[in-house]
Amino acid sequence: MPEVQGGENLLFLTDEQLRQGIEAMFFAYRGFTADPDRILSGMAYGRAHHRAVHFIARAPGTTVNNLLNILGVTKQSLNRVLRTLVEDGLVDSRVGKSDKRERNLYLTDEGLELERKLSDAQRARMRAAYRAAGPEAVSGFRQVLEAMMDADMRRQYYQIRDSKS
Amino acid sequence: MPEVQGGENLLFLTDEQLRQGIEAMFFAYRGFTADPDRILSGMAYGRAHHRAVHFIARAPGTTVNNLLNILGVTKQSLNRVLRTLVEDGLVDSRVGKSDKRERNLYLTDEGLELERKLSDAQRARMRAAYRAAGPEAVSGFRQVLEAMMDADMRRQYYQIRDSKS
DNA sequence: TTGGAATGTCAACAAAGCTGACTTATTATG
DNA sequence: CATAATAAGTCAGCTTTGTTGACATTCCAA
Repeated sequence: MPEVQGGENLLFLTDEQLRQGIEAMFFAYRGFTADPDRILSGMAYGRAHHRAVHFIARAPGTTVNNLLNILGVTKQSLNRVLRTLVEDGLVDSRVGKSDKRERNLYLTDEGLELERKLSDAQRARMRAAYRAAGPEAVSGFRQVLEAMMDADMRRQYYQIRDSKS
Repeated sequence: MPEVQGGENLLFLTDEQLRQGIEAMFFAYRGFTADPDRILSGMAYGRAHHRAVHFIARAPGTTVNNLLNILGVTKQSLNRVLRTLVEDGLVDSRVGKSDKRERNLYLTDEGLELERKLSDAQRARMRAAYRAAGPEAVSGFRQVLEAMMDADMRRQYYQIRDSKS
């Protein structure tokens, strides 16, 4: 029954449906960042620090260039964030072993502690949302998100994802 | 079989699964905003202008206070954006009819044109993602997003959503 | 050994958020 | 009616996080 299917798709993708998806994405992202933002607002850090700490925790020993590609910001912008994190003893920047131009980034114990605090909060919200929506919904959620990424971001995402578990 | 179900849920909500969801959300949001950002970078506007224009288009005649609640920023921050939009003739700010303290906001023809350009781009990406993932996935996507919102944001979202269609 | 890549740094700037204090209308209330 | 509260706007100043552009350093590789 290809005509019924076609009809469904047309009905399904009304501008109004798409608009609701757009607004859901907007409001949900606010919730998504709310808990880490609250934690960081007390300290001298912001969302940019969270992102850096997250991806260093995710791939210990990653290079600055690697991080730049993942975060999609300029090196000057990242450098400012990294500098404060290194100065404050949350991140350890070690000269590369094979290529000494590179810097390999690691979290210190203190950095790991902050990372845990932030990701605990963020995971708790994610867990609650997943529980409320159920397994099938989560599968759909992930499918749509992946389809929404730019191609090169999707590649990065798969790479990080598949390097673990 | 409640034990199998319980086992599935435990397996399902591993930290690794949650982490992938978090990263998917991060990368997808970049894609989500990429097209409007590109369009706006040419003009003297940014993401804040996009948001204002979007919600004025969504609820023509909305008040400044209303917009403040939806966007979750300070009036000073919104005012700066609104002022430029009014000066540039994209937004019309009319004194309230019943309550003259209020200002009712409307898009001008020029404002509608920009809004259409931005939302066309954003909807095109959304449509492509929805098509790629399929109807069931979209349903799950929406469910998880709604569960991820803060309670008061969810209320706002439902209110806007249900005022249309 | 020289060119280019990776990294870092300085300076200047912009967008977009924030706080706090204040004004001006207008409405609501005691 | 007088006063309090509300909606909106404004000024000043600050923070975070992004941007360009210019330049230095280090070091790998052809």
